[in-house]
Amino acid sequence: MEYDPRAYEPAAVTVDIVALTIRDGRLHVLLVERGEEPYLGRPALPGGFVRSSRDRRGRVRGETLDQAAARELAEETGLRAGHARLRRVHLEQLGTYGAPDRDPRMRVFSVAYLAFGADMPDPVAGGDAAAARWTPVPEARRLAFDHAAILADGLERARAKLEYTPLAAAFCPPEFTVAQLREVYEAVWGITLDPRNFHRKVTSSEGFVAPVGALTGGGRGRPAQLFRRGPAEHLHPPLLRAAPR
Amino acid sequence: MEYDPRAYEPAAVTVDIVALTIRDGRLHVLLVERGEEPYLGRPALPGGFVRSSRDRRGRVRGETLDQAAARELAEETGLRAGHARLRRVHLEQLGTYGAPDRDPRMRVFSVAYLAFGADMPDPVAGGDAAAARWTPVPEARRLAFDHAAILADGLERARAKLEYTPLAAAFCPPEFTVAQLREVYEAVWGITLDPRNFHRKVTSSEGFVAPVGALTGGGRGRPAQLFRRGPAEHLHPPLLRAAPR
DNA sequence: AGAATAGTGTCTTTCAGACACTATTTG
DNA sequence: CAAATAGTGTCTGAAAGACACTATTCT
Repeated sequence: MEYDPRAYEPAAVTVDIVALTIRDGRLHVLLVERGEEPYLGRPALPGGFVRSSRDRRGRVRGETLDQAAARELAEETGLRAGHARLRRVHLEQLGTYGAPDRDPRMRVFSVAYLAFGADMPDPVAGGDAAAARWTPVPEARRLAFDHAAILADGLERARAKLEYTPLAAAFCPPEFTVAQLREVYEAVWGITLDPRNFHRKVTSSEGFVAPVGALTGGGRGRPAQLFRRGPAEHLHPPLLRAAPR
Repeated sequence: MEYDPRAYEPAAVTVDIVALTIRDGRLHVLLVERGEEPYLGRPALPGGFVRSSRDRRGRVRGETLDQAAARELAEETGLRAGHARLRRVHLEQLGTYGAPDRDPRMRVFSVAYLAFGADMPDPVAGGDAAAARWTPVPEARRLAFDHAAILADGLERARAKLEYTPLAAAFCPPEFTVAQLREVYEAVWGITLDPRNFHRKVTSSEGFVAPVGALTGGGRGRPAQLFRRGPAEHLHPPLLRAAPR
């Protein structure tokens, strides 16, 4: 803090969102199509500038990073801020990307956020969200800027988070079955799990899920119990993937 | 990216470092004393602005965030960039803090980094490092800005990292004994571990440590084997703390 | 009935934690 | 010798993975 900040090249700070959801048993990421140079027409992560200003007395005003990320996510999905489905979305900071040449126009630092949601609607046309759509992760290629690296980091974080946290439930509606929860793990990890062992692990893991006391109906087999997310913040013991390599 | 960035209040981007090391079996953090307002005289995490500029052709030049963090760490510890001990330091991005009122002077986004090192020297007087010193973590109180929250997040990250990665070795010299490694866990987690079970876990965990083939001498008991850090990036299975709560 | 899905029980292996015991040094 | 530290062996309980088996629905 020994330097005069005004002596430096001005920098812009943006938030970019890696929003993940599960559709048809496959992991999807929200992408927008760029409407201007650079990378015109290329898919990109949704995002935008963090807003700040000064009031009449010269005091700094503005939104927090978390607020900026929530606002961008709401704008791009077309859900109003405060919408029930948006409030159920898990949003966490992923990391900051600031290579000096990542944007040819100016020095831009992008604070990336990771979002998990269930039942995310198709983005509404108009405004920023003109060309936003949910894309199966393997089809997310040729992304603008360094967004491929950000997406890869987000996927790795998501995979790891499922191991030690009950966040898989953030991909599910408020009430869900063990099978739905298992589909989340299978979609994010890209593997299949034994339904019987998975059931035992989830239901015996303290605070992971809480039974609602109702059953599904209308399905093809035996009706399943419905659960809500439990109070646990971490899973003990974790639900580990097999050792890699 | 639909806004003109120049229409926004200019923002400064800094890096702040949570540098941890172990001295006398206790976890220490590197703190500097602030030489100016705000928070004059209060302890703070070392840090500074990320440098960027434009060359004569108008292209953006500057350092990456990782480079800025490494530079700040080198300046504050007094180790020259490229020094062997500095090259052995583990440095990773922790998170970005950007509340609009975190610095009364202007909008400042701080990208925090977490550093683990062994045998870190006492900071050299002069220049930025005038009042820097290694402080036992429990004595790091009344920090400037939001640095107490950053430090808390760094400590929590460090504790978690020891569980699933071999990074405890980053707190040790190049060659170390199992007992030294155990002291790292005990200092960071603040608990005591059974030396015999710890020895078995560490030496049977694939790729965690590799025996050097030499023994220590001069100690009080039976000489111990020396190890180097192994090639593993993750521990499988992890070395878990007991369940919290 | 047969297919489909939900859920339980059991066996084996692996690993964590407790701790007895052996090994090798210094004083 | 005792004290100190390093390292091995063994037991027990918890949990993972494999998988037989039961339960309940729809067609």
